[in-house]
Amino acid sequence: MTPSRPAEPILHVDMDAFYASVEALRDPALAGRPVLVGGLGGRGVVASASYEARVYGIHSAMPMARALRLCPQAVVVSPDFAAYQDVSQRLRELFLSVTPLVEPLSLDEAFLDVGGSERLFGPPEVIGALLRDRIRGELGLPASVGVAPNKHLAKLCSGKAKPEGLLHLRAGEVAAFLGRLPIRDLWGVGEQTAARLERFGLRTVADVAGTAGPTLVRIVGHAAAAQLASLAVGEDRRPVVPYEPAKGMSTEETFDRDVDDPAVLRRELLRLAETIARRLRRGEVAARTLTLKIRYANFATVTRSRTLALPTDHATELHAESAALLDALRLERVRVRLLGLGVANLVPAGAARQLRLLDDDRWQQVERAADVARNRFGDAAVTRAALLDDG
DNA sequence: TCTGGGGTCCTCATCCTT
DNA sequence: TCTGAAGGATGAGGACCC
Repeated sequence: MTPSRPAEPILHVDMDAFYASVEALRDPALAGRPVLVGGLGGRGVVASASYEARVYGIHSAMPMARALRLCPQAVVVSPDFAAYQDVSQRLRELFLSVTPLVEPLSLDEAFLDVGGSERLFGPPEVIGALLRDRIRGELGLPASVGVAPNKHLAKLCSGKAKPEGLLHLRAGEVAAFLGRLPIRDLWGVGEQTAARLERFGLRTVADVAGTAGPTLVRIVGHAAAAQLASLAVGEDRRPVVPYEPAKGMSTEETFDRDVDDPAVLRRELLRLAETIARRLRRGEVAARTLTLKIRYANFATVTRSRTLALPTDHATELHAESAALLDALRLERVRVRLLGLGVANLVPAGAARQLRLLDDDRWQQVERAADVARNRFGDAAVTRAALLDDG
């Protein structure tokens, strides 16, 4: 006999003001105060704001300078991603103690399918409350939980439950719950899409649900229309997928001041290539496609990409290829605000090495030796001469 | 107001092959 | 040999998410 599945087996667990909460845990003097985690430089933005800071209208992605004008007494803390990663790992272990079906969405939130955990831990809403209490008890942090028939609804519920609440949406309550929500609550509807929908008089989820398919396609295109139509009536067939290999990786840097010196740009590109190459090797993958990203002083952004004949995880090669893309732009002292480098089309490193058997490059050996030294003595142990400060 | 960093996915155009 | 259609790969840009 097949055991029956509960009608609302999906949990979405979302930490409240995650980075700010972790910082308050590390420094109890911050507890109860407006805390902003984010870049301290002139161009930084807020990555996380405590609830005490949100009272002033501050939200994440807001320029730090503006946030401080709204709340001058706020404490600004520089983000420490290693610490957040550490907490995230412990959070994950906690999730895995109730179900193997855990799909992390980011450091601070995850979907859990607890459809098979009922006999051990009780119904989903009981498991949700148990997790929230254990996160508070064992990690000292606040979390909110959504319990619903599918992922999209569970995520909406955790959002409505904040801070530190739990919302259980029963299958029979979906239509009434969704109908009143603004379109911005639908997954995939950001500022642009919302504006487009509003031009056609669509303001609520119920409006979208009542719109004919062909009309939606005309407004937002095929893929988005199909997704919107399903989500608006509470349908979401996506399963909880425990592990998905990364499809790409990237790193970018916004300069404190715009840069117009080609030599500086090339040197920064080498630094980015080093970072990406090390992450590729750590992940035991190699990349075939690389993308150079430039943001000019006026915020206009261009990308240029190139697909290589053979996948690589070598900084020297990534740098040479991306520098060629940079040269092809003929910037001629144009002021650059941001430089980025990304890779995609990832393949397992073993397969990449087989493809490159005849390609015995000494730099490969040098970079691997550098990895060994960095792993043993720290990141600062090995640096290219070209990246050392001149002064 | 003045916009970070790391990702994913979609659309559209172009080129190449069949 | 030429032509056109179809489809895949690639490149660029944009929207969205946390």
